[in-house]
Amino acid sequence: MRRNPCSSKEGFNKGSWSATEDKILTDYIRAHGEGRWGKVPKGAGLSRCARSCRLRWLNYLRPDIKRGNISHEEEDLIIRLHNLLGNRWSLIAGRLPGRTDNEIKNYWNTVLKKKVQGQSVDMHSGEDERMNSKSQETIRCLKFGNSTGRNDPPSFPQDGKNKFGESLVDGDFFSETSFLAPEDCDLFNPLMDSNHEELCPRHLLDLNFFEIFESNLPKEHETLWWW
DNA sequence: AACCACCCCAACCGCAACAGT
DNA sequence: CACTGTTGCGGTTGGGGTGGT
Repeated sequence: MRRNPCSSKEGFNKGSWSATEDKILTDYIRAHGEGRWGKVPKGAGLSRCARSCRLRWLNYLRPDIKRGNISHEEEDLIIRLHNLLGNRWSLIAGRLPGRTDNEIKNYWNTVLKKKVQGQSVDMHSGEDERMNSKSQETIRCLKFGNSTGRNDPPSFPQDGKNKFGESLVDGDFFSETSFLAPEDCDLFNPLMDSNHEELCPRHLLDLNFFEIFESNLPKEHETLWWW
């Protein structure tokens, strides 16, 4: 069914938000709370559609938004989570407090994708002398399996497909070439002993994957997984 | 200084799932 | 159950900034 996109509605402003609009929206949400976006434009007196208001709040005005450059630790986590989850930006953002899915998506598309592609070229040409950071190790693992010497590292498909768009069925869950950084491969070992029923891709793609994952983490790995 | 090409990122769009009636 | 409205997500776009010539 067709929705009502902002573009089809007459009388709504489009484009960049002014400082005045920001203040109106911020004041309204502080007074009334988040949610019920459909009532926000009228309630706040904004000539913006509900979705535009929601997006502006979530991606820019929210008080817990973290400003400034993405740190090396965050970048590394993004790469590793992307290897695990694919383009599930909201899930990735959920593991990076203060960062939005839009911000991470932009960062990936403008910075990290090039890095990953660049590393891929390096590896195929045999020039991997620069492969010494954790992120670079992630890529090595992504392309060629883990570097820890184990033969059958666990792997985690995204949307039923692996990194290269190949479909996976549940039964192939642990047989695919690893997407994981070497340290991630180690981290996921506890899951190999978990109830397999809990680890089907459908569940992994839900947030409770992380609950399962974290609950199986050895203590010494907790700080590694977090930042 | 003027022009151009490129890059970044805020915002928009289409789609699907969910909720309410 | 069908229909309609709402919300959330991921892909894409385009305006503004920046660097190079």
